[in-house]
Amino acid sequence: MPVPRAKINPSMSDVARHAGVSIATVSNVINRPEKVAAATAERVRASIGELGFVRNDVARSLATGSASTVGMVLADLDNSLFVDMAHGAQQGSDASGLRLLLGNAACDLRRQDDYLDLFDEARVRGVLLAPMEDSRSGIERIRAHGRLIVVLNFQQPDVDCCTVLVDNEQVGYLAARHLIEGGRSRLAFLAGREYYQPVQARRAGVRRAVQSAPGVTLEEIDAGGLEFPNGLSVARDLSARRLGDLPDGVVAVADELGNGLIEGLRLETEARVPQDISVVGCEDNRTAQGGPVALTTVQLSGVEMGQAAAELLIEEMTADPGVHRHRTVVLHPSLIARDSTFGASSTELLRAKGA
Amino acid sequence: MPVPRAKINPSMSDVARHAGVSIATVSNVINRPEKVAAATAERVRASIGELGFVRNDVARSLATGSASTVGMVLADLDNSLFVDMAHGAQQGSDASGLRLLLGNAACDLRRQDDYLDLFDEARVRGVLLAPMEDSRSGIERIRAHGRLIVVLNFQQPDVDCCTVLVDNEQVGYLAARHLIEGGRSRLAFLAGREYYQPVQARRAGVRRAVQSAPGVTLEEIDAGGLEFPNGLSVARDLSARRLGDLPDGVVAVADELGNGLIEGLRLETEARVPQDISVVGCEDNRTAQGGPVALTTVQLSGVEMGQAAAELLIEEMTADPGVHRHRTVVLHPSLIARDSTFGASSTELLRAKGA
DNA sequence: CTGAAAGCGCTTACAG
DNA sequence: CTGAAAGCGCTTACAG
Repeated sequence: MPVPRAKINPSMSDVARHAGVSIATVSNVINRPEKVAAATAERVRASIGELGFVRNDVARSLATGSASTVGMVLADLDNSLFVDMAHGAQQGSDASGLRLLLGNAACDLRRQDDYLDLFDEARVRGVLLAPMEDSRSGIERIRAHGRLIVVLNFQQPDVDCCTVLVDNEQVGYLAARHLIEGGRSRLAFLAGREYYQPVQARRAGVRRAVQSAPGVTLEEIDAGGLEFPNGLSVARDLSARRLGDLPDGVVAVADELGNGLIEGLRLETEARVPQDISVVGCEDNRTAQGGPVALTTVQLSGVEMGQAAAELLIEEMTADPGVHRHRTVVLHPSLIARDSTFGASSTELLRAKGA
Repeated sequence: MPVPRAKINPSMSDVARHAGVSIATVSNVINRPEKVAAATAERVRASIGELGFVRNDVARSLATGSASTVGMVLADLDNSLFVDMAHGAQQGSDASGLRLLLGNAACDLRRQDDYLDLFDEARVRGVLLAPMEDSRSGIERIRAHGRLIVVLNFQQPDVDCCTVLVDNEQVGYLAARHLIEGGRSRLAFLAGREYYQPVQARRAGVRRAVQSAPGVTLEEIDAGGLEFPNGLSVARDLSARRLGDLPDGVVAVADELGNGLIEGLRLETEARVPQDISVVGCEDNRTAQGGPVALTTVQLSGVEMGQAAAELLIEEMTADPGVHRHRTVVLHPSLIARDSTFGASSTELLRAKGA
């Protein structure tokens, strides 16, 4: 009698038949081995191995009514801040045996909604959303279906759900304060994308710092965007001014913008960074360290955000029904001083030595 | 009579009851609307809207036997090359209505296997895998279950599946050739992580270029890794040499390594880049442009790889059973000249003007 | 054009 | 400790 050829995708009933037990027993071996006699379990496990059985998670999810998966929708994986959030969320999920699936919206709100719907339809255990702009309709839709959702790095007005935020007002404040304490008095705030919530908050923080410092002035410059080239072109505009008319301290609302400015100043002007102009970025992206000058910046820990979000989600998942109260975790930023503002950095020391 | 409160997750049978039809009709309205009378369809759609029905994709997958989802496992999202692959795969999937889910292995082979299993258990339509190291067991396990898989950027020995590769030997060759053609004769190859397949191939290409160029010498330096700090510390080592004993052209096997080297040379030596030492990177990562000097590099288009992989997968998905032949697509790299090798870059011009 | 019914592959009380 | 059976929410021939 020929040995039956192995099915490509053997099911539990194939295993059951092969081991001479019922499918309930196979299920028990997998999910509650303590309920099964050792010898039986052994036999079943052998069959599983022989047939190459892989539990069909789709059927399992349908039967149990929920998956062990959490879906994370990220606005822009090209920004390392979002990659960091994914790292954090993964760490936060691992502990609870949840599995993290990622969807990259790639700055496209329609695609973001698609992913939200995808995870909704997949009946994931919960959703983590790190949006860039208002996502109210998507969030409400998914919540209406009873899906759990935690929003990262965005304060969605009028929507009641758990949220992880960074105090972005404080980000701006710390950046400007750092410049002022270093003796800078003609500050500039470089920004773009006004509709982007963190930009507004950071601007408010910069203003507060300036207002509380007598004699310090603030110039607000629209860079037209948050990328490296935007910084470059601002430098080009500034190059028309005399040195004394340039700001002596700049807060760039994003690291890449700051890097572009520094590179542009080097190319187009005689102003030196940091001697003539100190520059602070925001976010502490991966690019903050590898740029033309190591960039002083205000750190937003994406990893911490991701972890906190996962924790909030798990909290909500495990809460007794009706007991859960949504809450908002606000993380505090911190300034990281590098070469682009003050201090005899190693760069300067070595240059001086060489001269 | 009180209106029944809306169920959180109404099912098709709820919709059917509400619309006064059978669930088969509801299903048809959703999947083959042309088979349903316009009036009936309208009524069903109204019920769907009223109840807030969302198709349960888990049940659908179980019933149809396969999902419309493809799972992509990335070795390291911190490396922008992998993010680019995700972009490409997304573009490639969109056209066919497939939905791309991402799993980040974060350089952890165990986690990579977990994601492979996760997608396997989820019965995704296909898997895209961009590994860093040998992943034979994972690939074979998933293939044994009949799951389709395409491997990116890694030539997995002895495993028969569709693959997208970049000609990494050519990457090394182009980089070295560029230096040689610019008149450099004391080349160095900077690498680390010898077990990493592309590193080996690029080394071979560099050697070939050098061997075919009389009078050109090659020094192979182990940087101990592929990151920025590794480049820095190589520069520190080199700083002990006299200028004339330094290489005059360096191929760094990865962009970040090249950036680190350039920064280190600036900090620790008097050698100028590119005047005294030309440096070429490999990969054209996002960091290649924002670094201390805009880096000449050899481009590997991650986006193209991702697209090609998605296309191969779709080809295999749609092939008649038994007809499909696995194939390997090899993409060709191209050199991108920036400031770190030769040529009067804008940087130099402007500096000269300022002097 | 519409509906009754079987089936996808699991899980889970419930008996025994 | 083990098994028969119902059920999760869809899809899909097959009748009508």
